[in-house]
This record gives sequence, structure tokens and C-alpha cells, in this order.
Amino acid sequence: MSGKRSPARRPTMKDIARHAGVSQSAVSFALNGRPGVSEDTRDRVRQVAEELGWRPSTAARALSGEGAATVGFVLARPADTLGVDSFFLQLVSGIQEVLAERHLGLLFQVVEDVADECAVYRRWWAEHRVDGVLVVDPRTDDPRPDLLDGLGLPAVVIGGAPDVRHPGLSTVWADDAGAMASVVDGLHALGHRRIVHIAGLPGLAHTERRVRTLRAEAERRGLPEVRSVTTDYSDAAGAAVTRRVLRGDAPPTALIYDNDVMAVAGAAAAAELGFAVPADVSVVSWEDSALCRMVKPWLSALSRDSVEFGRTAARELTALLDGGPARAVRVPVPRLTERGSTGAARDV
Amino acid sequence: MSGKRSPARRPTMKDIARHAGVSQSAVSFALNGRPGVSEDTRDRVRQVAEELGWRPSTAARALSGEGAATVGFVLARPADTLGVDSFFLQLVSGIQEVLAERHLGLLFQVVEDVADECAVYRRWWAEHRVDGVLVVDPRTDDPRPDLLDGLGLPAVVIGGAPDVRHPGLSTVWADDAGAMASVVDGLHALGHRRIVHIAGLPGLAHTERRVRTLRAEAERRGLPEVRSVTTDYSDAAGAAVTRRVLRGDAPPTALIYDNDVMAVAGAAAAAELGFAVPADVSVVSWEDSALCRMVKPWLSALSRDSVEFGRTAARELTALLDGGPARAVRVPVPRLTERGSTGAARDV
DNA sequence: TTTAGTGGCTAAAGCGCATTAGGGTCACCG
DNA sequence: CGGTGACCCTAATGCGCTTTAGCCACTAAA
Repeated sequence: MSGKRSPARRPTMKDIARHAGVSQSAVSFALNGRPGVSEDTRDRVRQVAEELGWRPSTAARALSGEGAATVGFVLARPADTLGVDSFFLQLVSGIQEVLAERHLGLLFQVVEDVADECAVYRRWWAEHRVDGVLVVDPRTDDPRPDLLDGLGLPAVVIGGAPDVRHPGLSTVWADDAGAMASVVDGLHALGHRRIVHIAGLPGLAHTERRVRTLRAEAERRGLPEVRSVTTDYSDAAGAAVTRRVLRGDAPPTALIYDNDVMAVAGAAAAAELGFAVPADVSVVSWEDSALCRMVKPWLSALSRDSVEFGRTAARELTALLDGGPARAVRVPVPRLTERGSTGAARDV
Repeated sequence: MSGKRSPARRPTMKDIARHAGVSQSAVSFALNGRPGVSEDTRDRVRQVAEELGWRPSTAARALSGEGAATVGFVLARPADTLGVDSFFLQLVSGIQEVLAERHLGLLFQVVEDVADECAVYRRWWAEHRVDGVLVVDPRTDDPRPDLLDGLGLPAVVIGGAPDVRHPGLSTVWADDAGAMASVVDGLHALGHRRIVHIAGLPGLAHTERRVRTLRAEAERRGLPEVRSVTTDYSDAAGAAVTRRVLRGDAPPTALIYDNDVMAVAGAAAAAELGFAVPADVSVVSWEDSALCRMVKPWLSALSRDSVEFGRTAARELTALLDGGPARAVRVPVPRLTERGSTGAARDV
């Protein structure tokens, strides 16, 4: 009835104090569970706050030293690269789940490269915008841990190996090395001797881990014709590299792709070249998603629970925000879901 | 040398004032381009601020009435639904581009349904967290415009039709009706008479628009065997519906899918059933992405520039934040990129 | 009876900024 | 030579919250 045309005013603690007939400080004590008010008053205040639909102004909270109730997440990828990638949305969705419970906001930003990412961290810190950040795509020789350490910004590195040089940062990681070893193991058992690993971006920590492990495994088994090729993760690169290696002399009999997009594109490229999957060449995707079940044959893939990965990372960050110690948490080794794209190596 | 172990302190305007030998107010005037200081002083203050790496505390800014310098974006989708969807990441990336220029943050949240989404808006508003929001997936009978209007929270609805009932909200929309008409036109010209539209979620405004238009076009041309089937956008649903309609009597000769994921899954399902694409059945995807070029034949698709779509939406929102009037902006009609999946209808 | 607590509350200060109301100083006009 | 702006600048206030200091009444101990 009252013509609610003018945008409603936000209720403040002052309003609550007035309605409840107490001082602002009493309201603050009551609402924050601090001693200094009787249970009676506390209940009354709580009730009034509820009725008024009061919520603490994050700005005011942040200003009086309580932190911004927000964590940051920066994705450093050129716009066109983040096309068909299920990993990040799932990761974020898991992160959200945990953050939402604690009413923590997620400040999200997409930038071009790591330098820009660092700039964003500096800005966020100076602007007092976030209490902590989640860092993805760790690199070999990464400037971010040093920066965040210096700023004193709590952070969880997602996908990096435990970093002894930065005891302030938590790490959540998957055992790529172990997974790679087991994949090579499986392929070797199937008779594969010539294996090419179509890797992701060079410089990324997990790319390097996989590449190193593959090389080590190959040496251990005495397989000279096993190697990695780095790419930019795009479908185009996946297809291009596939064509190149299959056209060479003594083409590989097994291909390991670092993501689903390249695996699908690569499998298609192989088929075009007349290589049957898996009769002529086996294909493994290091990322499972609906994509892997959209092509014929379905692609064998390493599955990991990206949503849970996100949850774990967020939990580590909240623990850090609560003053807990930094930790290195390993999530379960991704396991290979065998589908139709892997089989015994053709006799050479 | 000075043992920078303790996390650096954020410089404040007080620090600048001290270094520059002026009052805080002078600093404020200087830094915000307000009159009241000489150009000399202004430059000096700017320089000091620069040296100290000062950035305004958003908390303090927000508290003194300047807004939170942040806009919100809520995605109401169950976690497992947001798998292989290139649209949102691209949209967000476009949004970011515009927001970053103005140093506006993007608060991002994933929730289960629209009710939760509304709760998030209320909370954000009460907590003074955002200055405006971007709303996606508008529905028929949507509670959000009313809510946002009531809260006085500036908002841009992405993908909705212009809404005369909420003159406070801007709208950025694509002409689905026109696009649908032109697709039907093209298929009709190729001889197709039995067309099935495998649509997205019922209740979504653009789904309804497309469904309505398709029906109208069919009636206009006297095609009784043209219809829409709604789904949940998943690959599974796309494949299932495809199988169902192709197995029926008088199967359709053309299929229009509301997204790329369903189109690819559907095309695969058709192939499995022995329907050659496009000889037996033509396939059109209402979303273009790398996915469409990962299958054989490549899928004809309606391409729109999602990144630009995001930019446009963000620009409208910033205009709104600047006090500009609400507008309804139409982005270019998506155009059909003809690829190998569409062809003349087989003689019936 | 005084003294020391103690529980329940209020007043006041401070966080970092924007903004309003003045307070000097100088040049210019009458 | 006093008056009047214009120009630069400072002091002080408020935004909504947390927190410290302190007040008052009442009880328990000395």
C-alpha cells in the first residue's frame, strides 16, 4: 500500500538498535555471539534483525578489519582459448559450493596472461577486495607464489606440486606422475611401444610433470620412440600434431592427449588419415567429459572429479582464512576409464 | 634490507597526505579530479600515490556512498548441467573485458535454481556487495525483474525480449524469432517438410520464443509435421530425443538443436540408427563452437559472437550505473554457417 | 560497612574514504 | 584603503560496523 516506489533502504544496526531499544554495541555483541548481553536481549535483537531483513554491510565489515568476505579467482587465458572446457566451470562450481556455505563471495576475473594476473592480485590486495585467492595453472618458474607471499595474501595453488619454498601457500594437487606411469604401464602391457603424448602448454607445472614422467617411464622400459609434443590445448593443435606424427615414419600406435578437446579432434584427424581407432592407433584423453562420449568410438579417458577438486581447494582456503596452517593436499589419482578407443597394439 | 617478512601494509590516503605534505581532503580532491587543489599539488599527490602503490579501498569507498565497484553474475544451473558449454565462459570473458576497463569487479555465483538466485540478489543487495547485476536465462513468468526492480538494483537481462513492464531494466537480446524464421526458410527451400526442433529447457524465454516462431512459420507454410520437443540441454537428452523421433513413423528430414552439445550427440545418435547426415537427415546446431567442427560431417550452425554479446551487456550495465536510461539493445541476428550437415531433403 | 567483583549495558573511537563547511591569502575593483 | 571574490587548502563529519573503555546496579567476600 505504501507506494514502495523508492528503492528500499538497507536496514542498519542503528535501526535494529532503535527497534530493540538497546545500543548499537549491544546489537553488535548480540549478533556476533560475543559476551556482554543477556540471552534475553540477544534473542530479541536477533529477532528484530530477522524481521528487518538485516545483513551486515560487507563494506563496513571490511573497513573495521574483518576482511572482505570474498575470495578471488583469476583465469589467465586468452578469450578464444576458453572455449569448450568443462574443467573450469566444474571446478568453480565445486568451489562455490563450499564458499556459499560460509557466505563468502567469489570475485572472478579473466585476463590475458600471468603478468596481468599478478597485476590483478596487487590491485585486489590494495583495494582490500579479497581475503585470499585460488591460483590455477601453476607454472614452472611461477612469479605468483612469491608475489602472494609478499602481499601476505592467503592462497591455495590448484594443480601444483607441493612447494617447499612457499610455506605460506596451500596446495591441492593430483598425482599426474602416478597417473602417467599407470597409463604408460597399461599401454605397454597392450603391446604399445611407440607412444606420443600430445601435451598441453609448455611451462605449465603439470605439463612438465607429465612430460618428465613419460620420459622417465620410457627410459625405464627402454622405449626410445616415446615422446611428448606440447601444444596450446586447442582442437586445431590437437588435430595438427596428430596428423604430423601419424604421417611420419613408424607412426605411433598410441596417443595420449592432455585434454578432451584435443583427444576428440585428434581421433577425428586420425580417422581421416585412414587410421582406425583403436585398431591402428589407441587414443587416451587426459580429461573426461561428455565430449569423450560424443564420438565413435567413445574415448578412454582419465576421469577425475573436478567438482570435488574445487571443493577441496575451497576448503583449504577457508581453513587458511581461519588461521589454519598451510597444507599440501593430494586428491585421488585420476583413474583410467577404459572405453572403446584403446586396444592392443597392431603387430608392427 | 628491512626484513619485509611482515605482510606489507596497505598505503592509505593518510600516508599520501603525509608524504605530500597536504591534508587528506586535498589528496581526495586531487585523486578524484575534483576542483579545490592546484595543478601543481594535484600532480605531486598523484605521483606520491603512484610511488606508494596506492589504490582506493573499495570497502571505504562503498561505505561513503560510492557503490561497491562490483557487479554480480549468477548462474542458476545444477552443477552437472554446466559441463561442456562454451557459451557462458565466452559471455563472461566479454563481460570482463568491459568491466576491467573500469576496474569493476565481477562477483560470480553458481546456484541450483531461480529461487536461490533471488536469495543471492537479496543478500548481495543487503550486504551492499554489488552495484548491479547481469541476469541470464530469463524465463516466462520470471520473478527476478520484479525483485530487482523492488530492490532498486540496476540490472541487464541477457537474452530476454524487451520487457515493457520493467522500465528500469535494460535488455540485451538476439532476435531468435527472426533467426528461427530464416532457418526454417532455408530448410523449406531445400525441400524439408518434416522438421523437429530439439529445444532447450521449457520455461526459458528464448526457448519459448523459438518454439512459438517455429509453430507460426509451420502454420504459415502449412507444414503439419513440424514440431518442437523440449529438453534439458544435455547430450543425453539430445541423443534420446533424436532416437525417439527418428524411430517414429515418417521420421523428420531435418533436426534443429538448441545447442551444440545436443546437436553433436544427436548427429551421432542418428548415424548409429543408420541415418546418414545430411543425406537422410539434416542437422542444424543453434550454437557454434569448436564442437561443431569435431565431428564428421561438420555441423551447420547458427553463429553468434558470444564474447561481443557479453561486451554489449556489460556496456549497458555500466551505462545504467552511470545513471543512463534503461534500454533494449538487439544484437545482430545470428547467421547460419552452412557446413556439411545440411542438404536437400531426400525424396519422401 | 566497605571493597571488590561481575553481569549487562552504553558511549566513543576508529577503519579509509568523500564531502561539506570554513579559513586563510591574494588580486582586483570601487 | 576597505571590501569582495576567487583560489587553495584544512578541519570535521558521516558511512556501518567492531571494539575498547567505562558506567551502573547488584552481590559476595572481608
